[in-house]
Amino acid sequence: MAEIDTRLRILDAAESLFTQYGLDATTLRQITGAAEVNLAAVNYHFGSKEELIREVFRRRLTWLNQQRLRELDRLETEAGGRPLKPSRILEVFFGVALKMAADTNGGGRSFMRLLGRTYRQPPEFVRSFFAEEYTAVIARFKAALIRALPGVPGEEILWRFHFMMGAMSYALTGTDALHIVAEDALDDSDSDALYARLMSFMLGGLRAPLPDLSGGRVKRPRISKAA
Amino acid sequence: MAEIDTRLRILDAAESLFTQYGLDATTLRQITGAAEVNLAAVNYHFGSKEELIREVFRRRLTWLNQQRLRELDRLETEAGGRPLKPSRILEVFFGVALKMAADTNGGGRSFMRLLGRTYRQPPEFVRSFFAEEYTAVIARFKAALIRALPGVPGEEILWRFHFMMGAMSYALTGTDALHIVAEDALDDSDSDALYARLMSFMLGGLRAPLPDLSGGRVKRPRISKAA
DNA sequence: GTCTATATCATGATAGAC
DNA sequence: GTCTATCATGATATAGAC
Repeated sequence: MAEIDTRLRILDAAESLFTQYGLDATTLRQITGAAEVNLAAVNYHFGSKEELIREVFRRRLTWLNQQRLRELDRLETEAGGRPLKPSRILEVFFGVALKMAADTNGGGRSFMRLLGRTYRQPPEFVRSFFAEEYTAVIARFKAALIRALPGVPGEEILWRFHFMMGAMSYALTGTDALHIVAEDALDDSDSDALYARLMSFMLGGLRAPLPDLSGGRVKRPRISKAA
Repeated sequence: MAEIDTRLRILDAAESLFTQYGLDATTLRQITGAAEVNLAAVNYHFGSKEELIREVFRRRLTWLNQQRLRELDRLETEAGGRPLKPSRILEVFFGVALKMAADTNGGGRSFMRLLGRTYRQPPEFVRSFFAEEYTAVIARFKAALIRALPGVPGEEILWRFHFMMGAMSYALTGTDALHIVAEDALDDSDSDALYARLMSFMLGGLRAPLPDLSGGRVKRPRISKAA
């Protein structure tokens, strides 16, 4: 039954199970069981569970971020030296992710759920790996946004980028949270509509008036002390 | 050493450890060790680890949502029958959370981190409990927002609420993700500034032009097939 | 490369003395 | 209510035959 694609079978099964049950809760027995592969094969091919996990992320994340850079390159080349529109920049960064998430067959949807879940709180042994994968990309998109929005300080752009990541994360992979908010009132299966909704929300946030950061009193609701 | 506050010591230690290591990864031995309490005390006072977890959430979450409803009641009473401003509504819902998150001493900060982390993907045995805690609150705030934004359909409001939860989640408890985006360029310790930034971003998103959901082609980047 | 069998360890839970 | 001691379970990892 097993050939050299054992390695691939393990990666696919692991990706799917990690998405369903989480990194910790998924056992090597589950993985090898689903992959119809022997338990010992994981340690033979990957050395350890941790290295398997890193490899699950590596094979897709590297590709994802390469696409982002490639698309941004193309846009900037087309534009000559002129700044891009903010909407185009967001469309590249988040559109690539949404597109992967819309791929129900190839496992892209599953992977994006896993990524969204892990990106936020990577276990120690993936954190540095994530940082390597992302820093170049973030830097490029930050620079493009700064040029696109001359009125907005770089610091503010990074914050808004962070908030947008949160919004995207909930949009793409927050199905459980969505059901708490919306019971069954919302349908997250139409990825085109979701993309449109998310884009207009993000653009609105990205171009919002700058916050008043004057040291003075910030408007906040007064909360009574009652227990 | 031990009295009847054993129960409290366990809850506090559990909250803190769950925040640091996650629900699964935290063991009862860690908890009872930190609480300086006997291992068997957890099962005596709570019956099981799962029940302990629910209790950790219950004691703070109930209070949090009660505050939200109370503040909203107050605003609506003050306004007579007139619709509230969207900004005031957001200030209540998110302001209460931010305020709790800013409480470094009483453990509020730790709890909000835990909540943000768990809300998104609750284990089965907390999901229904979360739903109970949230449905009434969401319904009230949704209604208020619908009245405040007559041009925006209820469905769109729920989506934007969902996106806002994502943004807040990253703002309040996404420190790890923030460092991936920003290396060390951003400081998330100034909670007043963070609140102001988050509010203007959210308001911009909430009031953004409605997305074009016409069945036609939605603008999306073309991704090349290259592997 | 693949398999069986097993070593080693840590977990949640509990029985029963105090 | 609190403690010690222990059980049953399931985990990762690996040794060694094929």
